[in-house]
Amino acid sequence: MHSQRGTAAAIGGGTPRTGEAGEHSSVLGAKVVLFLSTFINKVDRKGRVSVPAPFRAALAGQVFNGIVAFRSYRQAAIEGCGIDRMARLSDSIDELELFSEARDDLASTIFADAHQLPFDGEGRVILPPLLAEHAGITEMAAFIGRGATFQIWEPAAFATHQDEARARTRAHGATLRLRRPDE
Amino acid sequence: MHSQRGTAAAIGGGTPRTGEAGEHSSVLGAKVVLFLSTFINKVDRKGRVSVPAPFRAALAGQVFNGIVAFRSYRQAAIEGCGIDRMARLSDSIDELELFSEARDDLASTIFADAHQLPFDGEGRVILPPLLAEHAGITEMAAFIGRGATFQIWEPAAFATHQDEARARTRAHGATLRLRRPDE
DNA sequence: TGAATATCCATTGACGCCCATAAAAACCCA
DNA sequence: TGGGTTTTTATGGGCGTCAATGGATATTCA
Repeated sequence: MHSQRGTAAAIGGGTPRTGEAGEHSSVLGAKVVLFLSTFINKVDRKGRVSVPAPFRAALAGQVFNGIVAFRSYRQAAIEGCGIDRMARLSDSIDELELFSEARDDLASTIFADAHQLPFDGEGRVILPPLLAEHAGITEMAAFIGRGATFQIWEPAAFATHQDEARARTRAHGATLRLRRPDE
Repeated sequence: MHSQRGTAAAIGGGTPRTGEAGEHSSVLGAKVVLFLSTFINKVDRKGRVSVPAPFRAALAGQVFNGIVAFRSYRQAAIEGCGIDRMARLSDSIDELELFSEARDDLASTIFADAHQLPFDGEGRVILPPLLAEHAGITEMAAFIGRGATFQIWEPAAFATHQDEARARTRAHGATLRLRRPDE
């Protein structure tokens, strides 16, 4: 059984139609990557999981054909993104004070722990045991869109987390100033 | 039976007639999207609903040909908008402290729950069961224009809600300062 | 040579795409 | 201005395609 299909599509995927309207490109020419929605897929006995097609589409065209995954240090979840974002992260960390403790910690927490998981012919990846265990994933994996990145959770665990997050957000009223388009 | 037609038109739709009055465009060339009026359409047995033509027109030209929908936090309704708005949201959230709790909550509340619903050839979308249930939608769906966004309600539920909202507004007279065009 | 990894093939059900219809709105022309 | 014509929209339904999944086979490395 499939979770859902085509329910969501990601921006920037598909054929590289350069110059087309909407392909906001940064100075670096990076496409806008948007991970949305939740997809629950099965983990087979070999440890393989299908990455949702829309997510794959969002990642299409990046130098590395696959995803980058590392343990979330705040939650029982796996952080996921494309290789391009890792490059940006690297730049951001580069701006921290050289040899500072924070920089050091971030570097070892994120980069040392990051796994490059290549797609197989069907768009699946193999979840490294270390990551799967950290997230408590055994049977099913929930891919959670988070805008520029995504997470992978054990479905039930995420449901709980989402409820709590919803409650918190509603409580202290989501304060987020929406950026003006041209700003 | 059709609800109404052409009762309201949305700005920014149709052919890209650049420079025309009303199409305030930002630096990035984003068109102003305006959803107006109310349309009640039928949900067929496949779960498909026609998105009102004026709404489709307002969304024309965005990177993703369809709508983005997620559960409203406060009401038994579905929030809807175009993908461009979500991209802006993503940018806004990206500006929050990486790995902060607030950022985290927003991401799991908004993006995880957002569904990208692509138009079929006739301008219909499939309402995911989760969303339809949240709004109590079965037979009919009411599309409610809210300016930059729109909502989808179960028609009867919306009628009730609208009455209450009107009453509240009349009670403590809503005040709103109009933004200057150039501000 | 054995085990782990990667490539390939098969299945199935959901979803995207296509065509058909009716009615309403927009359009046109006398 | 009024009636007839064209266009658009909402809605139904059928069918082909692709994504998710399972398993078999080839390949690589220790």
